[in-house]
Amino acid sequence: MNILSQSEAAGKALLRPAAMGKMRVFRLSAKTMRASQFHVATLKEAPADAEVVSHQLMIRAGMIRKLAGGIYSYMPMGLRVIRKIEAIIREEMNRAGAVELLMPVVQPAELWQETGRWDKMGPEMMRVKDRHDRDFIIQPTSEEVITDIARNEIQSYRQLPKNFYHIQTKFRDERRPRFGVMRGREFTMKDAYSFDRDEAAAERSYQAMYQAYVRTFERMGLSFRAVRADTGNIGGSLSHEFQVIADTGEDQLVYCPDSDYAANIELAEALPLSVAVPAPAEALRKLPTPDTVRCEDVAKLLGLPIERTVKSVVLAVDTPLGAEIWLLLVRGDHEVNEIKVGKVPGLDAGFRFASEQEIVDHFGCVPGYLGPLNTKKPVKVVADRTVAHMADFVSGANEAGFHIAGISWGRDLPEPEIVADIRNVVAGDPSPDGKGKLAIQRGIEVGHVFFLGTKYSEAMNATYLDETGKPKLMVMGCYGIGVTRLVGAAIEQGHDAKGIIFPAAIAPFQVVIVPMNYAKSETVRQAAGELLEELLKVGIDAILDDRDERAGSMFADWELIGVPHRVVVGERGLKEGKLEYKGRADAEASMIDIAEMPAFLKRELLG
RNA sequence: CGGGGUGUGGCGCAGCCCGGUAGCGCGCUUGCUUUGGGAGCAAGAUGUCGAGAGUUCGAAUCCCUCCACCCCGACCA
Repeated sequence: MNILSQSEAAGKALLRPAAMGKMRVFRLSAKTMRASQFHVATLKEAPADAEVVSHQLMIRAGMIRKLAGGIYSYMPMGLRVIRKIEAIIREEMNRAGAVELLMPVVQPAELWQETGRWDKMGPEMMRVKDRHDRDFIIQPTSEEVITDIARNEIQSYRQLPKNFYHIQTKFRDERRPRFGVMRGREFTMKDAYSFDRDEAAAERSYQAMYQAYVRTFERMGLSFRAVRADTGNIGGSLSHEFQVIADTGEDQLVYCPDSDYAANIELAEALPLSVAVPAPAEALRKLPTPDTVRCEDVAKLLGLPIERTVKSVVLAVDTPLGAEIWLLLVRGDHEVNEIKVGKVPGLDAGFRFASEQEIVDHFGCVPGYLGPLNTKKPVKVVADRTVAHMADFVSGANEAGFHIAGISWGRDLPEPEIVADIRNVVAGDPSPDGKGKLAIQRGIEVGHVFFLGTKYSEAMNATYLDETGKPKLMVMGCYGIGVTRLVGAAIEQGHDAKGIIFPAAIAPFQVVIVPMNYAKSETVRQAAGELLEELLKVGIDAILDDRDERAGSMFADWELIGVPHRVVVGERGLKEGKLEYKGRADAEASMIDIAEMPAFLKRELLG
């Protein structure tokens, strides 16, 4: 038998049962909607290496199992959540006019060499060789491949705009994978890429994706915020992150309660806190501050507010002529923002923290007592805007165990060469749009939209012919959603002492039927079975717990898993024609007529 | 990549300092009882003690090398 006829025969065999009618298919699926057939694998204790709640709960609920650092198997319970998230994303992407395709996980090095990212990407990008010793990568993202597709497929302006997306496995060899699914090495991402004839059209594509993301996350029942973001390595000019609000988030979101300003702290501009520089009022004086290194402690020791101190951070820029040393000055209670520092002219080509040796060479003093006054060798000084507007401030004396107070610009040292915004904003700072004060909350980045421009189309010569027959570069955008990270984010946002509280839209099951005395009571068994069929029939995603476990352990399992609606079938209630209903977040259960239950649940799921 | 820590049954841990042939809880199996909030009793099964090399009559325990994992160190969906 040749291969063709073999697969033909197999195809027929597979087709036949389905062709026999819907009942068979229906029963088959109803069967897996029973807990004894499905895989319920809860754990009382979480593995010791699970740090954050979402990680602990996902493992305890049997949704993921670790295979290696940052690499997880998605177990049946977890996969259902992922599939539901993917379904919502697909619907909203399609609605927004994007077209799904699927690009390979393994990609040839040549494409990445074409854009220069083969060299630019660090060890985070996984590189592999095939048997012919040719270089490949495991995709961390797909700009190169999609641009290659676009330049081959799109010749005319008539084919634009176009937006391709796929939902695919990504691999990033994170320096430090952690938090389970929130920062894994292997993960699933939806990435979309738009191609337009010019900037104006590309901006419309960007807006369409932005709106699609808003709809997507709203449908998932998440509380989130879209914030302006830094464009980072991917490049481009316009960018927003979609952040799920959670105290455990890694990102800090800056927003203005009185306006619609919102930005990642990496980007949020810190306005000068005062316009005028106060006149010097104090005399310069050197004060002993033994073993007092942190600004907070110096202020306390000297009996001054911390706002009068200035913190020194020393950077080095490697040049062909050797390392150039820079001194950054921020107010004692402020933090240096490295993204902003990286935009300062002279530091924008890359910088690092200076070594202790370099510091001693230039300041004649060990870190802890550094300052702009009396440096051993000249250094380039960058003052934060706030610092530039200070007078009578305190900084290190460049002598171990001493600080200098009463320093004022112009009088004691020259005005700083460079004044720039190099600090993180803090709550209470004025909003950059002038409409109030800033507030800060934490978030988990689950989506990111970028306006790319022609960065990739230029590098890879992706052009189309316009109406006049002239070749023009396609203008691109790219748009990502972290599918697997969304599961973690949803759990960080929705959980209590008992376990996960999933929004119904992405819960592994919408309703769980928990029968009492399943094995012994024929009436319960029948009522529970009928209810399951009823619910499945009206399109409710329900599961029947037919494991005949003790009530307490079934309740505990489903509360841990986070199924939003629970129906208890017991002889007591059945005698009165009623079933017990309880929402996952409800304090009390209520009794509902049996006949009413499907309609009742439908309403609950819609509401 | 640097600093710190941990590897003992499916999960959580004790034992290691002071070498003497592996133990507890959960889970699992069987039986009886129990049955609306993670049951009780009884009987069981499950370990290359992360890997390799060494010291020793004898190594989970001491020495060396390696590996994996976790935490802390701000290039990301």
